[in-house]
Amino acid sequence: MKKPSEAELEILQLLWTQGGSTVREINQKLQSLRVVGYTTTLKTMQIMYQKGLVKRKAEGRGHIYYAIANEESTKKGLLNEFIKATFQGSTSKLVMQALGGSKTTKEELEEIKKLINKLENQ
Amino acid sequence: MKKPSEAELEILQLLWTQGGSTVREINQKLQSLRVVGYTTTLKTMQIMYQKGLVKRKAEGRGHIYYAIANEESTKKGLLNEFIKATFQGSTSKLVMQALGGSKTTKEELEEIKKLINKLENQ
DNA sequence: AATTATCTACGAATATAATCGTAGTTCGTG
DNA sequence: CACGAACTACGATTATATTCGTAGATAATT
Repeated sequence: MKKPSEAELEILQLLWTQGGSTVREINQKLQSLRVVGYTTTLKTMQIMYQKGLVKRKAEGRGHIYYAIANEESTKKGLLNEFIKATFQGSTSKLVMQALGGSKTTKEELEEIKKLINKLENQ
Repeated sequence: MKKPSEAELEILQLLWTQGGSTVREINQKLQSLRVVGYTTTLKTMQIMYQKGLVKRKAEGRGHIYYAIANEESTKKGLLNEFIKATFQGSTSKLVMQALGGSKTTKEELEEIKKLINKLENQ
């Protein structure tokens, strides 16, 4: 599975949370964040179709698009690449950097600690 | 400060750990990982110079190059961008994903837990 | 002094991403 | 049926990244 570009990832995020969507629906969601033409979004989604990042189903005049890869495995892949390129492959370096100097809430920290305890008792 | 590309980041990592280096030294380190021509490395470092990512000092025939931005702040910037694009800005989502399904050692987990405790008692 | 090695500078080629205009098709409405 | 709206397909443009060849200058070697 090919790695999505930034614009493609943005669209994938919408498809993951919204489910199957038309180009118009995706374009409207993007429009609420920034200026982007309809044909730009269309073209990007067509390229994603070529790459095998999305599938689509004919529906009336147009198509409904669906993400193919699931959210978790895609993000895991992106994260691993990022860790390799930026933190020499060290997950703990990444985590230390992410937690230090960030505005993580107490609740989130608790949740992470729970996860660590679970991992340690395995 | 402009964001470094992947190839540029690879060179920055070498400059951070090795300190001031010539193009030839950097190219040799890169050569040990993959095939890359001398002029490719030179051109990349010249572009980094134009972008203000590195400074250089004339030395004999050539130059010695130095990273300008420090390692921590550069990585912090890259990490924040990544979290924004991939985890909707949620640091804890990133950390949960990084820790779950990774081969982090017990020692690393302990270290992270210590950091969390420190953050919570602030 | 001539040759070889080591640098820099410059430009060109290639690839990928991102953006959008135009043309053509299909469908619903007056 | 004719018109306009909503789609798709296609191609062009622009920007950035990556790679490397060539030319020219300078230093070291024979």
